[in-house]
Amino acid sequence: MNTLDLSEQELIRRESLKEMQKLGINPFPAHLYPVSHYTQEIKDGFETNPDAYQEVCLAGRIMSRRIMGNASFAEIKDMQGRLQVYFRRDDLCPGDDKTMYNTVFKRLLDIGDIIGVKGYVFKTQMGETSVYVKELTVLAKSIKPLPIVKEKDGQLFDAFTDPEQRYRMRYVDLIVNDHVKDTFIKRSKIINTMRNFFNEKGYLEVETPILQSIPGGATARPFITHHNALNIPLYLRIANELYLKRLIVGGFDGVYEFAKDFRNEGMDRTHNPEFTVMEIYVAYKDYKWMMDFTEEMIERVALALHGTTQVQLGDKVIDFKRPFKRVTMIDAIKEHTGVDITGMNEEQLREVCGNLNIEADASMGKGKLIDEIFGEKCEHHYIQPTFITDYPVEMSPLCKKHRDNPELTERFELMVNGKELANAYSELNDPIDQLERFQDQLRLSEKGDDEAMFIDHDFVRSLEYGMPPTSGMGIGIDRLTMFMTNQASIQDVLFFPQMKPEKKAEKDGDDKFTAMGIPTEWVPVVRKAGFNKAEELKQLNPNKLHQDLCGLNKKMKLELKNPSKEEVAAWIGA
RNA sequence: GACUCAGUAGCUCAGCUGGUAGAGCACAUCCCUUUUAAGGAUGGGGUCCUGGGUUCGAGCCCCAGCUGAGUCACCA
Repeated sequence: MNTLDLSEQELIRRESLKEMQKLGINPFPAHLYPVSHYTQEIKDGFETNPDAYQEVCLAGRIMSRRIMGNASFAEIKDMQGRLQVYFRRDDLCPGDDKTMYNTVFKRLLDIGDIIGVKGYVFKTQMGETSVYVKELTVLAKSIKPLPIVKEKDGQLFDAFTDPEQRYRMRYVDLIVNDHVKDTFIKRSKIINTMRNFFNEKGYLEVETPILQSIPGGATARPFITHHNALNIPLYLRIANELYLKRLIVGGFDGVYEFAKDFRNEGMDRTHNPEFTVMEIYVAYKDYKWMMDFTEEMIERVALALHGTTQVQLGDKVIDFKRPFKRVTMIDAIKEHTGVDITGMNEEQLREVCGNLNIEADASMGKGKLIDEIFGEKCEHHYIQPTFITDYPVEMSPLCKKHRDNPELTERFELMVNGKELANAYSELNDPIDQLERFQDQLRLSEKGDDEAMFIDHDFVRSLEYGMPPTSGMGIGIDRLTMFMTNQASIQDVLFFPQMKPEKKAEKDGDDKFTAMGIPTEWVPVVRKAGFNKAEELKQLNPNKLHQDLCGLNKKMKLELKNPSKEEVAAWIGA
């Protein structure tokens, strides 16, 4: 990194860092720091039991400083929150040497630096719980200035809100925007609540392959990669369903996995190319049992997070109180379109789509057509948690046929706020039926449906050995987190949402410049003058370049020896 | 992918009809012994996203591009 690329503030901080080292202070010490308290626990505990806080040691990042001569206040932020600390020159430096206060604290430390303090807790005249610092330790120097966000009575000043910067530099977002951390703590709590729920029932948490030679279990376009040693293509999984069911065949009665899945599709407010799904499979159960299980699980998550089943989501309140409403897909379509699609064939459905102004092309089979009608006309109506049940057989190739109607399957989706949240089946365990359904998918694929499923013969073979009747359920953890934390965008519940790569201006290497005769020490100056490619210099007026370079030399106080006009002219061949 | 809006100091944002680039915070120097989005004084800091065009003159107008946001479409 050349100094010409740095802002003034960055240069000053690098200078401070060097000065610290000259004073014998390691700005990045190796030793552990014996933290005894966190900020919030001091704030909470000091009121009732002040005596217990006569000796505390805490560490964190300096978030603000107020220096007044021989005394100063600073705010430091740790994992739990912020706390004010108070420095007084003659207490921090009891001897004659006041360097630690005058130089290190006042001049060389900055907002963003990480320090440790030892001292006792007291209350200021303004009534704020603070730490009276007796000893200060530099734990890590920060050489890039943070955005400064200030807050008073809940009102933010100069908030750091640019989504691009927040998502690309989540570490900065987390430092300066206190509420961001909260969303992710809740996300973790959601997952833990579910995990505890499953473990209490004796189900086993398992891990299955992410790299798969046949991406199965869902209809979606996969990412493809290549394994060198085997010289075969491999796909990143789009679902874990087929592997988890193999484990049910193997004799586990309950298995679940929190899994990253990958789908090579569009990105928007509710879709990220990699996302987290929890799938669970329980033997000897059906989808009706799974509905009860799912609502119990979700109600429990809501209670664990909020202490109530009512959760704010945008301008709506969602009530996750059991039981959730249950509507069959056919009834849903009847209700919202007035059309009864019972028993209709593909032609009739296409006509219905036409009448309802729903786009339908030739590649769409019966299942997709029904899915379109539902998605277009019904889905958005289901704001409160609702199970939509009994999907047509064509759109559920892994699901068991309905016990009362072979046109339908034993499937439900849980809709919340007009979006799919969970999906579940009585799992298809008839291997002959399963193979036929895969073959139907193959025909769809030949018709042009690029999302239709591949045939997984090994999975069919596993069913041939016999799988107990099983119900399975998958739930999108990112969406669940959005609903439970009132976030409108998936990017706000992922630490590092996928972004387009940051692109840098194309630059020639130093050698291209030195080859023209430009001395090494002048190359960064030429770049600073705005020339990233040696070629750009060729048609330049040498007088102007000469002036620019000498000007920069003076302005940036580089103290280089200026080249003559003739030398500059020679560089660029003028 | 379509449309709309935006990009100016480290951060948040002003910038008139096209005429010498501004504020607050942050930073630097100095003053101040319990302040609180602390205060006072002074000062430094800019590829006005990029590239073309119009013009005597462009942060501003026109064209193209890049990046982001919103709405819609596609996709689960």
